[in-house]
Amino acid sequence: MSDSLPVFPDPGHDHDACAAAALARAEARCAERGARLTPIRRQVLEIVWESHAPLGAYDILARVNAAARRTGGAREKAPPAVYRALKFLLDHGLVHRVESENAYVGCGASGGPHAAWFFICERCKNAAEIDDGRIGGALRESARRAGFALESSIVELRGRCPRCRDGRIRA
Amino acid sequence: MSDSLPVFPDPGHDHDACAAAALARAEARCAERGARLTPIRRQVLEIVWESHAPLGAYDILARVNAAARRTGGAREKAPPAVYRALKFLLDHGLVHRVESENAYVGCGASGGPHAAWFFICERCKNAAEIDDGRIGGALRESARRAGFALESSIVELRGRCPRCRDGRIRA
DNA sequence: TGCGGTTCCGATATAGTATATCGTCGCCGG
DNA sequence: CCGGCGACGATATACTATATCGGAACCGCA
Repeated sequence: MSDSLPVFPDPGHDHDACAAAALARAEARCAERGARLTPIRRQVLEIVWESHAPLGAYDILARVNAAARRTGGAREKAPPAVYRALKFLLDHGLVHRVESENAYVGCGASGGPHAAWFFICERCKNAAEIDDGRIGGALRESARRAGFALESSIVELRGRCPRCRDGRIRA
Repeated sequence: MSDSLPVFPDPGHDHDACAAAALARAEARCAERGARLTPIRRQVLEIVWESHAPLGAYDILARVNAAARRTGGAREKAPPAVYRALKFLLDHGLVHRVESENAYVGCGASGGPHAAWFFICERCKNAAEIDDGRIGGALRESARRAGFALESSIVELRGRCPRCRDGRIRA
């Protein structure tokens, strides 16, 4: 609830560093928890962090297999390998699922478990986590008034990010 | 933005009347718009209104075909028939899609187009539309602060409805 | 009446997303 | 050594959704 800004990554940001930091956070969290960041799990996490746009499971699979073909003859992985890795990463809060796209994106937060709320740009496809206490407050208050025991919340706000909102030129 | 209560239907409510009212609203809206509520569209809408729990497209399809078998020999419908009907109903605001379940639920509102925000009970599976202006305010304000041009919003709050929250017995 | 456009629908094929199941391997504690 | 467990390979299948083409019904109009 720090209401931090900005939410969208700068287009010129050092994304390698951004991804490296995410991997380091993941290593740290797994170490804390005694969870094993195995090669396939780590590879899936790296692929998800190749950009800030959510990626589908089969896109991830294709990249895993493309990499395998490049580096030598390892047999192709099957879908369950990727889904198992994603489940692990989701369970440990290292990636989020974007429901409206059936896709997955790296979690940018270093803290513990938290709600996954996103802005999603329809043009550049990037997703940015929303860190705004007022949304949580409004949701909790609405649930309270309805007598609803809130367990988890999905918020996906679609539109145009600051860079894409001007110049309505199609992507 | 009327912040109306209650949101969850009373378990003992007259659901036939509830569904009939929804059908009447649909007829009226289609008449206004010069849109045709054809037999398959109407049937899909009726099926969606059989309960307040979101229903998957293939469940709808199965019910369409079960009804066809009961009433005589009409050939089975194929998936596109249902998806086309759902698209029509979605376009006219007569049903909503629940992204987190890949499922569809009747729209309970009589007004014009509006955001589809839901409470979804994990136990009884019912979905209830949220009508709370503060959520919209918080979302718009958050977008404004982020410089994000908001076009549509998905809010799906999962948990236990008032009836299911006590007695944590599994369904 | 006949034409031309539009909408709707049937039918088939295929794309895209996700999980069930079972067997094996390797690690670690006893 | 061995038993349990977690992770993974491999295969099959389930579930969700769309592309495409052709034909039928309907409508407005010459």
